[in-house]
Amino acid sequence: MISKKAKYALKALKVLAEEYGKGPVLISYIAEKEKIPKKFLEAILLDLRNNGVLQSQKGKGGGYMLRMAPADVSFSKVLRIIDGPIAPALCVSMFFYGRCDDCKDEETCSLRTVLEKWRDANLNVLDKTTLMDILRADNTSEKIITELEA
Amino acid sequence: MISKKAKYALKALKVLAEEYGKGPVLISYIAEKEKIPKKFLEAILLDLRNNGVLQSQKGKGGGYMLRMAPADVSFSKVLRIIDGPIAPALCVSMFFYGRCDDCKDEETCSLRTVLEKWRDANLNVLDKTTLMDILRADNTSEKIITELEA
DNA sequence: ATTAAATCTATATATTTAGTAGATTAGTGT
DNA sequence: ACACTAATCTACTAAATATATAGATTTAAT
Repeated sequence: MISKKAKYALKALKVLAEEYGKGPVLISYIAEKEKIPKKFLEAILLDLRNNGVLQSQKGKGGGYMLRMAPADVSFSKVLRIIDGPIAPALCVSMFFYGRCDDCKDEETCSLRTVLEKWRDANLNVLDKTTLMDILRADNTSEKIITELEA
Repeated sequence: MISKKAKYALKALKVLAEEYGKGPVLISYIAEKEKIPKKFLEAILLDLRNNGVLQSQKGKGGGYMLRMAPADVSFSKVLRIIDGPIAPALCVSMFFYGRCDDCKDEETCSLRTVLEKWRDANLNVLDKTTLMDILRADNTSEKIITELEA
């Protein structure tokens, strides 16, 4: 299961994607729009900034902005920053590789093959999905379009 | 990431799959073979028994046995018992469905579509993988075969 | 100078994870 | 019937993680 923090992060990024190219966006604006506790959101955005996804501006007229186009922010990138490894175990992680302390021998581990398959299935979805996709997938706008067509 | 408990469970089940049809297996035997803390393993096996995967016999000559063929014990079944939902969020879970308290409106949630895709990618691997697969995938026997062929 | 905004530091609480200890119950073989 | 063995149950504990909150500080614009 994805953490609440990660969901908050993705929702916040969606808002920033909507405002992409329109200048800095206030934390308070995002917090209110997505019902995220403001102080918690601060920490999340800071984390995303320190990892190169966002840029920030202090002082009056400041706020947060995407540092790259929505189509370049993949879910895997975001989830790695917020929740850590995407792989189901460290021993098959590409970005957080480490030995599993509960495994006597990595070469003979019976689970590795399955864990790798599982990891790849995840990556196949999460690498390809970007903020662009949740913009398009936003049901609110779909609904509006449907209503217009009706 | 999968919990240590879940890894223990899968490894223990692998042992039980190896001994399938040969009568009860001792907790101590499994614990030692897979280097799992015995008391912790007890709880895990009990949990699997209470959920219909294992059957147990008390007293002398007792132990644990698979209640079904290795090919019928899927990873998804095991992981649901030990770690809970496989889906990345409750709102897209098939076995543990629940509203996400951080979501104002399920219909307009921008993440749902992606979460569903992600869930399906997971299930596609985990439903199809069974204990039978980790028996075959066990590198120890592969190594032996390779050595024999060399 | 005043104001508005992000940033930093510290703290708090609840939940989950991983594990231990000891008593109890139920079967087996003698 | 009895001793033994193995699962089962109950109750803890420690450490890590998740989910926040409070308040002071820094930075920039007007």
